[in-house]
Amino acid sequence: MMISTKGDYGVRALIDLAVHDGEGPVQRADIARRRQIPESYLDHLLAQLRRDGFIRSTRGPGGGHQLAKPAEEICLLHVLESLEGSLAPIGCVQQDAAEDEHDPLCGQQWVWRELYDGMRDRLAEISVADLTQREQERTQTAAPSYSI
Amino acid sequence: MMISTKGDYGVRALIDLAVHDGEGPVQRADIARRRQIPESYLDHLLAQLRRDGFIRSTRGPGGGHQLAKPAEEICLLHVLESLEGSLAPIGCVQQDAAEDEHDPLCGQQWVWRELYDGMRDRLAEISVADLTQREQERTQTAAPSYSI
DNA sequence: TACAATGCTGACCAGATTAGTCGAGAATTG
DNA sequence: CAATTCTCGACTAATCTGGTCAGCATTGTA
Repeated sequence: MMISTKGDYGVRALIDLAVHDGEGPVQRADIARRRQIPESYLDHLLAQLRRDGFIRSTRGPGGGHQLAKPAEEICLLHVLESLEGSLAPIGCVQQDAAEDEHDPLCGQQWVWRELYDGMRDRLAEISVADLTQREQERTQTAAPSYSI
Repeated sequence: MMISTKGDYGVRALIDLAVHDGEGPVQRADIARRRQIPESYLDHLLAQLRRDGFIRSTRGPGGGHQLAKPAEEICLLHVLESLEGSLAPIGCVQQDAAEDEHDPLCGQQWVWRELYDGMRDRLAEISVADLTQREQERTQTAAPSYSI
């Protein structure tokens, strides 16, 4: 399992912020309720997302969280790397691997690297805006159409 | 990290068996030494590979382990799934997921599934024979050429 | 038949990671 | 000042990883 609840919850939270973009700060409690995320756990994820510049937060009454840049410019790759750390399928292909992990004896590196690059490429192509759009399409088709 | 030492070691062991295929049973201790795997840990991995039909083992003096089928027919996908369990990037896309994990609320399933399918397809294309061949090419070019 | 070589199995263990919870505190609004 | 909201660090229980170890089973050979 490469993507833990951290990544999953974090992505959900960003989609929530994207959906309510332009409506002012969104509160932690609302995100948590709508996206089914434990509130106090969400705290930590939002903190990480803030540190990495995906969101801005304001305190006090009426405070909350907002996207720090357009949803189109936030790609899944960066979000997941922020929350999960490296997505490398195995230690020996991490950019920041220690010398001893980056061992030349690992003759299978080419496979793992190929796999890794494929994943990264795909994840880099998908933005939070894409996810949001997809979700809205889904809920629209799920809801009954008003025009018979 | 999706592939732990289990998968890595297991793949290495199978390559070792492929290299020495046709030379009779290969002993645990030899595999462990050549591939830098703790001997008693290798035990468990070999047991799993045996259970899933990748290797045959014989006891007693002169015993050891052999591939149970041609290296061309052993693909990385099956080996890794044997040793690591599901390679699903996230719980909600596992075949054998419990109903509550397979939740329809996980609106991002399409992304994870796309990622998962891409990985599986690629891993299914690569056989232990491919890895073995690649390794032998590598060691040949690494060794100095005798003809100047 | 005895014994040495080899594999087989299950119990056990330390350390890291995951998925949280909790409480004290800081900023902001009214 | 009081209420609201975010911020941060400490703590925890459960699970996974990466092993180790002891003892048993099987088999070839003298």
